[in-house]
Amino acid sequence: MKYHHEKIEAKWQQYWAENQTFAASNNSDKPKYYVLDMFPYPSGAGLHVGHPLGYIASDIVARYKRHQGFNVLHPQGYDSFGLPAEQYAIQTGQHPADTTRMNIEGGVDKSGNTIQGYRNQLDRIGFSFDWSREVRTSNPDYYKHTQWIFIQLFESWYNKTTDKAESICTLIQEFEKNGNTNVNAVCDDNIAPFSAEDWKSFSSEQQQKVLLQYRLTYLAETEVNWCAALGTVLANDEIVNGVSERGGHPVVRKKMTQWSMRISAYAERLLQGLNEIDWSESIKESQRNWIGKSVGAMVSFNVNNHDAKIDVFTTRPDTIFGVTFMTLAPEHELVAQITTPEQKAAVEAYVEATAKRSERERMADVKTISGVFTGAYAEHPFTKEPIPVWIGDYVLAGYGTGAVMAVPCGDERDYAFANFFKGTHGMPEIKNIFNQDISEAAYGEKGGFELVNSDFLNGLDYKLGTKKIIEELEKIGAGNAKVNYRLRDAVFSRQRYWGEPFPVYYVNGLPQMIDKKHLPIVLPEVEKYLPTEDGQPPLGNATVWAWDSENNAVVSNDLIDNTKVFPLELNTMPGWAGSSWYWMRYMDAHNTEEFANEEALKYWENVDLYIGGSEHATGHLLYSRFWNKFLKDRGYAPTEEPFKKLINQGMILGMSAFVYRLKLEFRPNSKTGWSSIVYNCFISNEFRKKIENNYLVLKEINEDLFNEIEMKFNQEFEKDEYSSSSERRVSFDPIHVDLSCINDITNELDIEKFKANSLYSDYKDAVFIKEEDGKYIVGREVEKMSKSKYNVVNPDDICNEYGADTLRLYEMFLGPLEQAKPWNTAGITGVSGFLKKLWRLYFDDNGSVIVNDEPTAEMYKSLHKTIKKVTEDIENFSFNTSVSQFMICVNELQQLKCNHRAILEPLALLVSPYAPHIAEELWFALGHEGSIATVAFPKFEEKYLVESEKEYPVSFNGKMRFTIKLPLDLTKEQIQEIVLADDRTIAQLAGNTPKNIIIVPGKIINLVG
RNA sequence: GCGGGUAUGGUGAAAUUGGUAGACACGCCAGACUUAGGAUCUGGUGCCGCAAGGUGUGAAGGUUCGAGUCCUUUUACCCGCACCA
Repeated sequence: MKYHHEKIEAKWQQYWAENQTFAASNNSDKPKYYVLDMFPYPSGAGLHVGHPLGYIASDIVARYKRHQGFNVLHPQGYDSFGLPAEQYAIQTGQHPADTTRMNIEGGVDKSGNTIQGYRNQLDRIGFSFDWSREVRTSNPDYYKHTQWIFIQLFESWYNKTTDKAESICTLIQEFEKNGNTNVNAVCDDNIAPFSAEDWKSFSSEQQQKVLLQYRLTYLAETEVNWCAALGTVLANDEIVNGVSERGGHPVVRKKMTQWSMRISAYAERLLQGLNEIDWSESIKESQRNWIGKSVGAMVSFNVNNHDAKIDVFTTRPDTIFGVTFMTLAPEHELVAQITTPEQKAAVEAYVEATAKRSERERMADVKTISGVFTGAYAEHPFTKEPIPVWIGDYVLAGYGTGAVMAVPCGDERDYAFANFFKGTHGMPEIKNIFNQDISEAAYGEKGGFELVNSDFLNGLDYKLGTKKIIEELEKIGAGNAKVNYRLRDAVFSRQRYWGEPFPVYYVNGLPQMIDKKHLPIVLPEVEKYLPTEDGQPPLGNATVWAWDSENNAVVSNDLIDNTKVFPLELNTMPGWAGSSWYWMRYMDAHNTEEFANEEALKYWENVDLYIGGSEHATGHLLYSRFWNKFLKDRGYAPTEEPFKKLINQGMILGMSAFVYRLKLEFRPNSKTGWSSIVYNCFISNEFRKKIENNYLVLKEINEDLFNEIEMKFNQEFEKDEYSSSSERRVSFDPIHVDLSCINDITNELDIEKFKANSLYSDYKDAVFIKEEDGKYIVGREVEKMSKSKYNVVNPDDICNEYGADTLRLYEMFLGPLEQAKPWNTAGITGVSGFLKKLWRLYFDDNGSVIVNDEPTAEMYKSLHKTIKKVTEDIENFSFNTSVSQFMICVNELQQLKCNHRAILEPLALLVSPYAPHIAEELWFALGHEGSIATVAFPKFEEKYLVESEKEYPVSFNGKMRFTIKLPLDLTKEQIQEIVLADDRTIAQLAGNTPKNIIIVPGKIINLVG
């Protein structure tokens, strides 16, 4: 009986679906285990073999845990709001909801292309997902709760005293009692103080404005990253190297009124929480970097002749007597106010020039020092000496207060700035407050010095100096200790269509939340998905997008009267809104009242194992932790951290294939540049390598072509003046070839298929120079797997040809889960052959060959070695070595001609997490009813591995010379006696007596001479 | 610049945590069965060498009876952050 993966896999996939084999129960006596994958964005391109890698790993763990007796929650869903669907909608006019649904469920799109659909592709791989809990973030019954969470954030403030988020009601109570003077909140800067009486005298509108400064999500005019090409603002984590993460479009700073999330309130808890969770050091480090905690002090400097003061944050308050000048960011709000008339022109010119430069330009050129003296002087808080105030673009408006106290003797940048402007108006001599030489460079160390020229700090070091200066600053009211974070509040508005609408309408420009009982506020229909002509977001195109506050319904814009009917918010939420809480929705996915019921949340707690890509290090993973902590504070989330253990699967890279088009390059004399003619001729890879170095080789390979080329060259040279310095060479244009046109294993190009492919219609008449064996061989290179590189391998194709179990095993076999590795279909025959061998242990040509005889000790040993290894491997997420162990075991059992039930039954169970279909079929063939999924995993028993003998390696001076088999119960003395008497030992020693003999029983024997 | 990570055959990679380096595969070589092979099976395969033997885990030192593994220095590549005060 042969192994037919297609029948077996279809059969069991159907069985699992019909029997709801993997549906998790919210009521179970078993311990819970929650394994989660980062849910995918369902793109139209479909899955390639890189996508399922993490899903296979998590599925192995999920299936293993079921065998171990856990109640396993292993859900899957879709992060289905997002930019690509909207861009596609703009291009094709199709509703994003329609294309999104098709990308998930499959079908035929408007242009007649068949879309497989994520769900169909995933189903073929045999995942044990509980699909009954599927979520889609773009479904109103899901985003209803996203809107609800937004409202909760709006109705909360962060109390630093209790160190948690609280209902805004507690803040209002405090205002009513004591005003805001005692309030210790994370809030906007520079809130005007008010008393209880003041508060009560405020109008409702004034009160709302005040509260907005405290809410955890707030509407404020802030500097945002505006991406004109995408027509939207972007969060900091959506910008990479100064351009948009999606599309690489330029981004500029712009002031806009936007919703923001006060994530900065959670900076310290987000940082501390990292110590509690089992994540990779690199991701934790990324988050630590992103949060960017620095400990130091705030210091205030009064500005001479102005009623103004400059607040600076510094990590080195101990160097305060070394302040030589101050620098403000050009955008700093005080710049215009303090600049003297004489300096006005220069300052304005500089500010304007800086504003024109994009973020990217500023980042690209960090070496150029530039700045202007404002003419103003600040006053040193202790010496009262005047300190010149400069502006310079090395100071960033977005960090700290956008101002620095420049201490050139202790800071490289201040040092460079001071030296650059040395001797110019407003730049004094550098003050040195260290007992160190600073003639060549600043002394930036925090140790190894004593403070000098520093009044009461003299003689102190960094630590004592810092402590002392903070005390003194506090005494005179000029500063205090301060912890600063790089983490900024996150912009939460997007000028896009395909996202969650805000449950918000505006009365007199002030935002009002719609009551939760009227949720969801469903995304309105629009004619087109582009911004409106007057620059409003796409929702500005909606005609039915106003809130009737009396009837609590979305109504036509015509009815807006601003007394009962008000305009609704036109922005939508960013992509991370829906993904920042979805793991909790899976716990109770069908709840229509709450995002999840309390009992379900309490039962499942949080995610035990989370697997996904490291690209979400500072986006999704940070926002999710933030929302989780917030929901915990407000009594909704069960735990402080959402994901206990995190594993980042590595990227699977593609093996791009190339054909090489010949290009003739020449220049009549060395003064001109190279000219080239593309030649419609493709050279096979091996010849290409030879020819690239010296094209004369071509003469041996194909003389006709060579002559033709020489003629072409000569023709070209005849056109110009033929000089003695003329040069000629050939090069090659590598052209990506679609993998469907090649044999992935032999790398042979199917020339007919290539010519027939519409992608390559330009090359229909091309000449192909093949290898000596008559084959055209393509070149291969490792690149990121992507549609545009034509190197995508579709898991469906692998499933068709080799089966899902083979695909699963092979993806695991490729290497350690967390490592990036290239996909090479050629290697798959190894695991494919393994499954066939495994099958043949159970069946011969006529059917089952299972016997109930007692297996031999060797068979037991092979099995238990495997039980031990596989159990350890799964616990350590080392799946590649498990597959190797399976191969070793099956090879051994084949040698032993093992067909014993007592071995083969546990073996099927061992394989089951990895290759579930074949395991089910083998289990069935062994005569069992039902699924193997929850049958107890085999237990390792030491007794089967106990050995009586050991093949000892015998080394001389650490070099292994021979092995000797000895009983394990020998004493060191007995071993020494036997080894020294051995002929081979005598030969090695050649008459010498060893100085030392190291014997580690059960391990090694080493003779030292 | 700071931080994290990686480095082992022609290739993907193992190595019980200091104890026989290269398991398991791919590829390659030889053979068997075959009209055929991108099928199946057998044997071989780090490098140099006919062999004995030598040599070998990015490089250089060190600790140790013994180092891929521990320590010091260093190089290359990948990732994150970056005029962060």
